Amino acid sequence: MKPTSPPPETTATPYRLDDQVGHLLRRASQRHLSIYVRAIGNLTPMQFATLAKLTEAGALSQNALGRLTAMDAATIKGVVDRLKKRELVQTENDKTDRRRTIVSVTPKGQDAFACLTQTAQDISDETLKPLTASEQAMFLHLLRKLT
Amino acid sequence: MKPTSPPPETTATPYRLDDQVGHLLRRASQRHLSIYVRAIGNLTPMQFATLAKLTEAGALSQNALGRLTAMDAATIKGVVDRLKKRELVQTENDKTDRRRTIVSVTPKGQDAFACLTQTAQDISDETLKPLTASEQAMFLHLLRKLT
DNA sequence: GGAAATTCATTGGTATACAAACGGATTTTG
DNA sequence: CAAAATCCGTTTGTATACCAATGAATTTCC
Repeated sequence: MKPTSPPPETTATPYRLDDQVGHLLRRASQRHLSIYVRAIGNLTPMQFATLAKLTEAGALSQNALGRLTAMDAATIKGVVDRLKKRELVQTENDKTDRRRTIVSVTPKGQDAFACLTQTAQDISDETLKPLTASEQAMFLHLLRKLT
Repeated sequence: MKPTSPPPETTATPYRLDDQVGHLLRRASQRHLSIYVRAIGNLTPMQFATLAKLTEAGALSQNALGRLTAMDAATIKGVVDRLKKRELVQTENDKTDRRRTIVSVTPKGQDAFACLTQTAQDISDETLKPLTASEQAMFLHLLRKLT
């Protein structure tokens, strides 16, 4: 019985960037983004997401809109500003709470969103295409658990 | 037999932002990033990834480094500049190809990376913690297929 | 061998992202 | 009710991200 030297680590797995969740998530996002831009290009993903959420939930305060689209206050401001400049959304003052700015979709914005809904679906499908149908379901299920 | 009106779509699934792969990928990345920043904070994720890749692959031209870390030429330049300012990496001219700048890790950068390797592992583990062991394996497998 | 195509690093421009700090408004609480 | 805590939108500053264009260098190809 040797009292010295504990058993060496059988596999001192080196840190490999390509094996890290964070890196893989980033790569997958990049690929999705590239599919998106090829298909739409005219409206950024976050601008589209903003139109989608406003269409889905109706008029919202700017900060609430940011929370529902997962953008912080500074970021959603920029997105809303650019959408406003293109007249796809409009803002008004909240009568009951003078801190708030209410954001809503303009008719022009409604048209733009309606025209792109199918394309957006296709983008999601294309993104998941490397997986089989059951793998897609599994992947989305697991991804939700990570949120 | 009615010759008119084809059967209506059984479920005209509305577009819901929270169901889209792109949005879920983004949220998962955000969560990972937040875990990362809480644990490290001192070095940005891309700066760390750059040190990791240089440690793994040895000295590389700046563009090659960008490719291996999935950053475009403009982005990797900024990261390398900031790492250089902190003396964690150094650059030299390639003797055989005068277009290239060779980037390598300094001893100080090696120390910094070595100190953080275990923490980085913990970050990956923490990110995947909502999943069981077999779910984690499945998730990483599927994520790789999407790359 | 030399023109054409490609590669390298840089620059400029736009669009997220997020932290921190700010003044104003509202809500909570003692 | 009044002070404290919170929330709202904004601004500033730093760090990705990516496109397009550039000039210098190298490779490809005829």
